[in-house]
Amino acid sequence: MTDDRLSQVFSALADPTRRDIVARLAAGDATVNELAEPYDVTVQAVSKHIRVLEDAGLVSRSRDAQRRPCHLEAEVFDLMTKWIERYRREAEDRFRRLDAVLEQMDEQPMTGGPAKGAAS
Amino acid sequence: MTDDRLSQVFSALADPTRRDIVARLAAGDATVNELAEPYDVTVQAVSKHIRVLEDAGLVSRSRDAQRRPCHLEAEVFDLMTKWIERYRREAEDRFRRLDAVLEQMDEQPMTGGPAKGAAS
DNA sequence: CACGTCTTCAACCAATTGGTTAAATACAAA
DNA sequence: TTTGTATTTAACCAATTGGTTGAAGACGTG
Repeated sequence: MTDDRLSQVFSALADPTRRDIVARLAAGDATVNELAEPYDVTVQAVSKHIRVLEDAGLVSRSRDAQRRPCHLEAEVFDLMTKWIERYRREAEDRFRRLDAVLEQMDEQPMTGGPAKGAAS
Repeated sequence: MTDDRLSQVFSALADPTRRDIVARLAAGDATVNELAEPYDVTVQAVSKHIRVLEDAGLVSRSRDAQRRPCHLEAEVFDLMTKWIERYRREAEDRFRRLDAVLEQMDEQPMTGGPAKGAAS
């Protein structure tokens, strides 16, 4: 199921600190300590946040001595945008159709068609 | 802060049931009972889910006798796509720049430039 | 009014989450 | 080998979450 992956990604980005980390990684790779510096939480807490981002596939890590540089994996973003765009388009199309129906009704109002349950 | 709104939206969509509800509302408005029918949880649980979507600004509701039809508010999607696209673009641009640097290095390798801290 | 239907509110529960401190691990340098 | 730095693991805590059951509101109909 890609479904669970979507949940992970949305959930990961639901946290402001995590979104901020992603934003900063978009500007360049960084180590855990570097990432932790601006926040007033412990480095362990940030380590956990990074773990969540990693599990969601948003971040990957390499090794440089005792450091673990974090790298943003932007491909996962596509998963979200695809989901979002699909339903936005669907909703917009429906809106357009409804608009057309209303226009139609304006020209030719209530000419004794089917009385109930016409729209699905 | 629009920041908190973003958290709400991402958090709301982090749940598969809630995403499914959004997907179905994209196809047309529906009441709480109609929405609850396919799931094997109580209608109260679904009512709570809808509340979360409503608080996030993803769903609005009208009144039709004792029914409360739910309507998808697709505009909020823009908030997410804007955030996502911004950082994806940023990451891609950075990648492109890095690529250019590597190409440059391939043509003119190590001509004794600055030794340390050149890249920011 | 009494009744049935649709929906929410209240109280509760188990699991998850975001944070903490303290201890362990991984590695470079002295 | 000891020391220092970067990071993770473990155990814990309070708050939140997704679910439950049971009762209450809101509203048309008999």
